Amino acid sequence: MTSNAEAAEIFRTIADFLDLLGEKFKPEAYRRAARSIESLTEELGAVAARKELRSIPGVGDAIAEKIEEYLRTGSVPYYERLKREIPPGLVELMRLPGLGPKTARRFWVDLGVEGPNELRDAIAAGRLVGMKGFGEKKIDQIRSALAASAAGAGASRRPIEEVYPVARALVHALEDGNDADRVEVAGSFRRARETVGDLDLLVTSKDPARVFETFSTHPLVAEVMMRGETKETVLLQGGFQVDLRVVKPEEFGAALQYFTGSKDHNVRLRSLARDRGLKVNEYGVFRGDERIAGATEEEVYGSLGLAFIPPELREDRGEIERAARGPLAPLVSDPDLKGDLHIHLPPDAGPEAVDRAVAEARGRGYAYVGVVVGGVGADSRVWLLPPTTRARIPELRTPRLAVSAVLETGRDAVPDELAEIPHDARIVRPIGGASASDRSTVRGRGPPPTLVAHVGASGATEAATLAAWVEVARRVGAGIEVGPGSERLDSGAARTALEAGVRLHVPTGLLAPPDDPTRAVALGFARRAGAAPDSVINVRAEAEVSTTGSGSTRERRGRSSDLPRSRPGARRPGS
DNA sequence: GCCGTTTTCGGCCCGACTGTTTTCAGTCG
Repeated sequence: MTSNAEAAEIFRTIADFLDLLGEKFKPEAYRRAARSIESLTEELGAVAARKELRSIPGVGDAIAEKIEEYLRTGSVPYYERLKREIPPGLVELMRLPGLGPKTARRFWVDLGVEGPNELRDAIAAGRLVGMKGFGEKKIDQIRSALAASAAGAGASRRPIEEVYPVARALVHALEDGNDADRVEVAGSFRRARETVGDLDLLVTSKDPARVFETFSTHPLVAEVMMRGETKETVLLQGGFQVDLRVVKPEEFGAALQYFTGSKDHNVRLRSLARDRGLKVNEYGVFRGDERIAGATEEEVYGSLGLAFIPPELREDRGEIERAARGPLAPLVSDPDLKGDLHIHLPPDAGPEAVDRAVAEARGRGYAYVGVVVGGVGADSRVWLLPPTTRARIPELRTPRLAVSAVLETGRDAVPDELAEIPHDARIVRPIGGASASDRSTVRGRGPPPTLVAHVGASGATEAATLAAWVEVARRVGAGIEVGPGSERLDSGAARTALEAGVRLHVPTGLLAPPDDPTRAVALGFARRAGAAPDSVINVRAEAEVSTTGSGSTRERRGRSSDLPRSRPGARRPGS
């Protein structure tokens, strides 16, 4: 069985091998291809079948051929050959922090060391002493890197929703202190990647040393790893790395652009600048020695003849070319949200719980709130309330108030069966956690669902299952929920849905505490998937969302049948 | 190995920081 993730890992390892062999540019070429393959929204096999492998950024003749070999045989001969030539332990060595390909290669060539264990022995035997470029500090550093790696303290990426409260806490601490003026989070966090490897914080300040001093005493900070004049690196409790940089106000936009990335986006931007006789770095855009932009990101993109590119799109997937042709289509943003179709209340929730949801919705200026009383259970009911309603649950248990439905998918729900729902079927009852005998209720009478929820719970991490659910949503004209957590779509899956013409539902975290990540992260994923306001179902006013009456139902079906058919796509963590 | 509204050949982002150095190599992001 082949997979995009495995292919990407093969190319990444080829890059490491080539690094160890001292190749200059090939490693980056293979890594670039690996990143592209990882961020595909469909299986490599499907792209190959259309003979479009070469349209993947960073894939040329040579790599396309290797992908075809991989798809055909499950392995890449070039990779297998390198694996025989180069001890795999060297790759482990060069991935240790502070070590790189040059150092690992020297251990191999000069000392015959082929992996972490042998290096540990060599250090213990004093064989590094006297090697040019290896002083006492360097050897100590390597010794602790080896120990940390053996203890399994590998720095790994974390889900963005886990990092979100940490980022907020650190930003607030910096803002509340007197020394930092502007504070922003850059990096993959700002691009709303599904996982975040570290946090990049950017501040302006007249007194960087004091910012660093204050920052390193924050309760979340466990250890200061490095402090220079403009940059400090710390480890938080639990080993998560945070980089803090202080920049001048006139450089803030350039620095924010630079440290937001992605790497591929920046490389492309720089080469575009070079073509135009300009130079871009984290201090600004320069013509010769003259700074022509730098205070804001808009200025930076503008000076290169580009429209502003939202951070979530900065992956070098064609956004730079589009920005060169003119302004990009707007992405959905927080003020666009006009309601929430999917709030869960516990089965024993009293009227005050519904009141609270309605009041919160009203406070935010929402036009409606959809309340599911009960969990993802067979007995849950969905009601769509205008926020002016003073809700009482007993009152709500009357059909005339139910103007929408949520298809509550559950672990036992099978999209293949649901996909066979005839076009004129009406879904009145949510089927969450439905037992086999309950599935027939899907074919009952009533309005079609507005929303297909909890898709991930039914195994949508599989590309085929996801495609099937997308097809269900497309056929009945429903939206699918995007956002953090295994039960919602990540940005790659959301892009698959959008490509099939299915709209997204952005959860608003209506009843969640202030630093709950749901809404912000869901918006980020939706934007990363390229969702325009129009592609999000809960930007609409109530009348358009509700599905009472056959007229609106027919109208929606008419629209959805004009949309392109779903294309099965691989679901990968975002790039 | 990839790529091209200046290029199908000759480029390939660029600066901070560290440790080891009397001017730089390696790593990192």
